[in-house]
Amino acid sequence: MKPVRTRFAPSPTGFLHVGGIRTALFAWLVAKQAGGEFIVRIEDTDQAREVEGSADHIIKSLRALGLDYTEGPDTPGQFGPYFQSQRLATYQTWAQVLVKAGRAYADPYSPAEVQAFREEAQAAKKPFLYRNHRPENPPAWDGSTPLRFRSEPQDYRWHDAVMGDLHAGAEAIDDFILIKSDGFPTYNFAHIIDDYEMQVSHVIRGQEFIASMPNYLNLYEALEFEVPVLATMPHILGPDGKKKLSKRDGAKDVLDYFAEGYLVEAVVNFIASLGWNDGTEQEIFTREELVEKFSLERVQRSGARFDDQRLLWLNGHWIRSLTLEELYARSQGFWPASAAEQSEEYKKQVLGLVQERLKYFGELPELTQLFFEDLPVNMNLIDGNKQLKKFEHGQLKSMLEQSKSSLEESDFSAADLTDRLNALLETTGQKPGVLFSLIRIATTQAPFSPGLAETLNVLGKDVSLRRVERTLSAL
RNA sequence: GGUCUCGUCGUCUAACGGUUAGGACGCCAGGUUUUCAUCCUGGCAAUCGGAGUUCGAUUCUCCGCGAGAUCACCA
Repeated sequence: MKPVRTRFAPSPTGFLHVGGIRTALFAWLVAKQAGGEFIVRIEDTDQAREVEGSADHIIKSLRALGLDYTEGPDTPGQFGPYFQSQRLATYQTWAQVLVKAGRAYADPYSPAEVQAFREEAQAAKKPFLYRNHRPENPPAWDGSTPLRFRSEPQDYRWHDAVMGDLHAGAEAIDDFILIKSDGFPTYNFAHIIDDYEMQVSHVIRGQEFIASMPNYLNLYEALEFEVPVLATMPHILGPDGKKKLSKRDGAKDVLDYFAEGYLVEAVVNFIASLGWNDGTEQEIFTREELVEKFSLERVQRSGARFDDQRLLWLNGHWIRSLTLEELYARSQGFWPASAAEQSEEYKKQVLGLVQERLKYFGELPELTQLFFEDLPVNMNLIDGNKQLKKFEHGQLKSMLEQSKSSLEESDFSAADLTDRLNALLETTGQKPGVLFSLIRIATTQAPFSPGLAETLNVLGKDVSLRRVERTLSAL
């Protein structure tokens, strides 16, 4: 059996969004699962559309996702180079093979002439086929004109690992361009040559290529290449659920998700389960589980909508599953400015308290700033509180005074704080909803915060009492 | 328009031709000594329509309808 070699072959026209990533991830999973190899090839045959720096950006994204490859633009291998623009001689060689075999010919028409044929067909409400205008005696190909494939139209039936059995009639096949007049090959030609030369076993790509499959099948035959395993991924749809996700519709660069504090585990889990499941009710998958359980056959055939609520939930889940050490390591760069002077020890304590309510690291500043700076006293928190607004400020003040006296004698260990807070419920005769709200607001000045005893414990005696004092003088 | 593909809760999805059509996200309501969150419990919510095959159809067939992809010297 042929060794499994899958590839991800992006064209460097911009960043990688979730749609592109999914194709890359699935190709990577197929390779890993089979103990095969995953390679990356940059399809830069359209100089006009190329965006400076995007090949590097794509590579960076793949690395951030942990999709390692054994051969690629920055990882030389035996089948390089891995930029199509550096493989022109190879395409020329194969083009000559087709010319000699009578399966390729020079296109004698100007673009305007071809366009005229196209419009003529449209006016007659007939599909345009170049081959209906195929020249009888084309000139010898000297590279100054496009080189076209001489197709041999026929019906095809083929199998797609995702889409199942597919078929198309001969009318789907035409004489497409192999080499453009600028000397660069088209995608249609180049990818077939490269997949062959690079011994790619599985071609995993997006749905937009399915309509061209009959042409490719015809070309594989002309070249006498074995057809690799074909797998076509449905598109990921944008938020409106209609069109495929695109950069125009706000599809984000994957790297932006990492910059906002999403975990690679969550992004991988999310992308994989968008349109794929293992048939069980499992929702959370580690990378290792995906490698083990993934199968192209179980990939959904219809497009799936990108749901960022689900990504957020998944991310929260993965954050909660991290150890404090890991969490701290990943939190670098997301802390509020006021945390800069604080010790690692202190920040870890804070992190321990907010871990279960953190959905992504971008929220870290608002969730933790109360631990790093005294927030301004905000009476609205008290006056707007549904338990506290029933009381006069004077009553609240005396409650807080009593609390302060007790806290002043505390060693501020979590256990002692808990005991004292419980005792205060007795001495003040108040319900937790009243007393704890009051102390919580006084010491945090935040609309919400972690548990009271733990918060006071982390804040420490000086800070806690200082804040109580500030609130007392405002009451 | 031609060709091709798809169509289960709002969303992601499960269901050898036989289930009260299941799960998850979200939402709503309760519970866990304050808030937010976590966690737990409960609730709302779907087979695009019509024929046919069958004792029985989400599942198979056909016709509609809807959606998407593609018809480039782009990939």
